[in-house]
Amino acid sequence: MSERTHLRERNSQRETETDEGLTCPECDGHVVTDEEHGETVCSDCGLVVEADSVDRGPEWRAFDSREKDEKSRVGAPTTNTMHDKGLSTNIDWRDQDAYGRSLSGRQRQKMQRLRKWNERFRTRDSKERNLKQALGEIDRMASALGLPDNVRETASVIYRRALDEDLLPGRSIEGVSTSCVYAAARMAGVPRSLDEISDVSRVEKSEIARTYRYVVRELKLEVKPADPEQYVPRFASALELSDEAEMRAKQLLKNAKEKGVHSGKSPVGLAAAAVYAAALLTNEKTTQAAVSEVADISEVTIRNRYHELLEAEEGLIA
DNA sequence: ATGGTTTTTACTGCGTC
DNA sequence: GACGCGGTAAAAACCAT
Repeated sequence: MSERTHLRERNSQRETETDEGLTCPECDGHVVTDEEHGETVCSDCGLVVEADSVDRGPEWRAFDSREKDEKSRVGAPTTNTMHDKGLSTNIDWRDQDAYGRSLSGRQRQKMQRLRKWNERFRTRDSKERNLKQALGEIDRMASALGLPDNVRETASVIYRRALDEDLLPGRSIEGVSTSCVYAAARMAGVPRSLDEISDVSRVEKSEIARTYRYVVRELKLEVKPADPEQYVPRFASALELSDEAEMRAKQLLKNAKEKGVHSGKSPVGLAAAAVYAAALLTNEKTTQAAVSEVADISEVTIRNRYHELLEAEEGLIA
């Protein structure tokens, strides 16, 4: 609950772009665009004037209106969520034919076999359906986070394994698929922070964390603690810093690692601090506020970390 | 549950443009 | 005066026990 408001507040910091000329139909207040969510929102009364101008899901296109009508979405993920539509076969348990006469022994045996197989197919179907929905979610989140295809692959594989090992009961599809994305991103060396993940997921951060731990443990996934360096390129490019600064930031982190300055500190914070420090060292224009924005880390933390980083560096020179 | 550690929030003061 | 930066205290979140 408090988490939610906290996120809201943080997001509202981004709502700075005023749309010229537009006024709110409700209260005539300023209308403002929230880039992050593609929403156009009134700054006074909070009315969402235009929601989701950007579709973060996979991009399906309808090339003409007929096509739009019959399949506004195409391809495996969504079509298959409609897989069975409740039309699966049911076989009555009574050993009777349609007229209520009882069956011969031979017939009865046949019906037993049919029931068994029908049941098997049906449970398989429900797993399939589950899987399809999850894969759709994984895809959606992955594209919202700008994750490459191989990450989606890994996430799907992890999910499949989770499903096979019956890890799902008691957990939401959403939660587990989110965790898979989180894990996959980390394993692929392009980690996203829990905050970023939970921004695109319908699930609470705490639940994602819990489910993630569970999945990792049960599946014995090898996922090392996130390396701060892996965040650097993303932050650097978001801030439009030079390659030189990026290199510098990585160096900073390397020393820090050798000096063991960083144990117990959040990797994202370290990365953000390194990026900021590097920008300073290469005389490039950035502010702590900007870094804290892209990294989703408070300015205070950046300050603390980057002092430590610079100290470690001094020690190295001396 | 608890205690220790880290991060965040909120606020203040300082220098500069 | 707004902005960027630095520091601090207290609250909150996190983690291991």
